[in-house]
Amino acid sequence: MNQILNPELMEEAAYSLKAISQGTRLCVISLLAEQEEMNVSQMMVELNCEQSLLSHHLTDMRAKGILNCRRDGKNCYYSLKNKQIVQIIDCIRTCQCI
Amino acid sequence: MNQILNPELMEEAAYSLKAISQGTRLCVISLLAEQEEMNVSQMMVELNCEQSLLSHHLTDMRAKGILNCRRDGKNCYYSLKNKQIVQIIDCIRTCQCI
DNA sequence: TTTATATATGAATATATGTTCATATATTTG
DNA sequence: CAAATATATGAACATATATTCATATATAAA
Repeated sequence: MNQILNPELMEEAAYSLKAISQGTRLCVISLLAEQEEMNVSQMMVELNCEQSLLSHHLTDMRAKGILNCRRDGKNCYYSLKNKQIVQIIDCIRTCQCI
Repeated sequence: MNQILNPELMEEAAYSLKAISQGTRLCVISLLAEQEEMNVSQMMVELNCEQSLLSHHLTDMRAKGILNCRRDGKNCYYSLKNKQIVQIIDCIRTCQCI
């Protein structure tokens, strides 16, 4: 049977998609596509995003399996759990342009 | 300069992603990936979704540029504005499995 | 062992999204 | 034209998501 129409699979996909469907979150993914890992302070500067707000986004994306986190001293370094997630951004942009 | 980190582009991408980040909506996309176009009554059956709720989803996805609509008599036939959008589902599923 | 730095957390709030219900509109058929 | 069918719309409500602010925790440095 057609797996792609399985409602449970679609719910799971929706769960992951919701975790990245926000401007700042997509910027985080873009950053981490360019640079393997980055700590929160660096991201705050790059994204011009307030500490607490960024932290909430990162914590949630981590909880939902999008990001990994590694602590090194005072800093926390985030990275993409799966680099292929970047393709989604390209895909959406392609779809919008055609 | 790096286009992919452009915050405005990311906001646009987020706007489109939000329009599809929901179980029923992903099911609609899957259906229309298999079958070029389908009317609302057919979809109600396939997706086991209540008329008004499905209509709200379809109307919104259309307003946000995901779907096309064509009326033929009493029926409205919906189709994907851009078939490549289906790749997003595959991409998310791939990302989850690895 | 106090102070500074980096990050996380929780509560409060604002805003957006999903759902239901009642009703409207468009089209066809008798 | 009245009735039936297909679909859309709007208001009300429930729930989820995003944001802010104050504060907690972890680590390092003085």
